[in-house]
Amino acid sequence: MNTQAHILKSNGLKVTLPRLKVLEIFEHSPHSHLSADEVYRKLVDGGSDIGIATVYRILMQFADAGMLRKSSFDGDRAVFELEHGHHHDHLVCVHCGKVVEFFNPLIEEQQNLVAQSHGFKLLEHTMALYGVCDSADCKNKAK
Amino acid sequence: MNTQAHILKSNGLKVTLPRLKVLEIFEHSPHSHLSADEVYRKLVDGGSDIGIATVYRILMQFADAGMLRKSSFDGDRAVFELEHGHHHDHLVCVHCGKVVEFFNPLIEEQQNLVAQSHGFKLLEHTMALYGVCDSADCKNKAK
DNA sequence: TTTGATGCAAATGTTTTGCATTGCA
DNA sequence: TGCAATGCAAAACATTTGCATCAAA
Repeated sequence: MNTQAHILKSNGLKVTLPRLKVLEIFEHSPHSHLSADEVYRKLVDGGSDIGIATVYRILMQFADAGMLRKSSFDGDRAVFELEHGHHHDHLVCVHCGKVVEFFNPLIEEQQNLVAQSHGFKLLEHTMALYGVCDSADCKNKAK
Repeated sequence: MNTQAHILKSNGLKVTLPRLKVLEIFEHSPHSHLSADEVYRKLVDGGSDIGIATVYRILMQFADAGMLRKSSFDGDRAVFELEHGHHHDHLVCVHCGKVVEFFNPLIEEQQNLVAQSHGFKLLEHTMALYGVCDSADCKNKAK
């Protein structure tokens, strides 16, 4: 059995063609953050006979299983990325959409302290920084 | 002229009944964070003959004018709150929906450093912490 | 009076669901 | 074979838009 089939099984999911295809899309995509529609288009373009509903169902199952992480930047459509184990937050360029992942232990520590000081038990958080990246194109548009 | 009419004018908005009513809702609501639908229902319940489209239009105008702040917690419907001048982020109870505002200068500072270190010019950010608040009810449900 | 604001209904975009059919184990 | 997974279409949901009417300056 190949690796991808193994990944599905070890996450308690039956091995089916659509699930393998979706997994493949994420493993081969040059952009790590994909919306449901982008995944769907890539599959259709690749010749798959798949429905958008199935894409949504699979993305949710993968997210529930911990294989994908779902984020919704600022009320936009949701995007999914492979969960590679290390927690991180996002830095997004408002012009070109480029996404950089980062992890800052000082912020994480402060978040816990903030929650504690208000009597909360912290479960999770979302944090996205929006700015202008250092590409010439984006710096120009910013003016 | 009353205060609310004055607020509208000073923000460059014509004084109309629907706008006064929406402003009133926010100033009198025990919960500071309201969705468009919640505002709409309060208005209809209060006897106003208003359309949901108008509510959305007014909320957006108020947000553009800096009178309201719009947040979308984790892909949910957007919520609005009165902008009282001080920047803050949110701590949300996943059980009862209680929202606490906080400001942490250390986090703000680190966010700027993170953006800088990746060549970004930081414009804004969203951050929400999700946890369980210290009410007996919520602590029970959490188990 | 004149332009902008409103209410209604219809359109939009994203995501979910019902149900008959298909395909893994 | 049996039950879960799928495709399709329709529904659901939040939000936006077109347009005729209404109201504030």
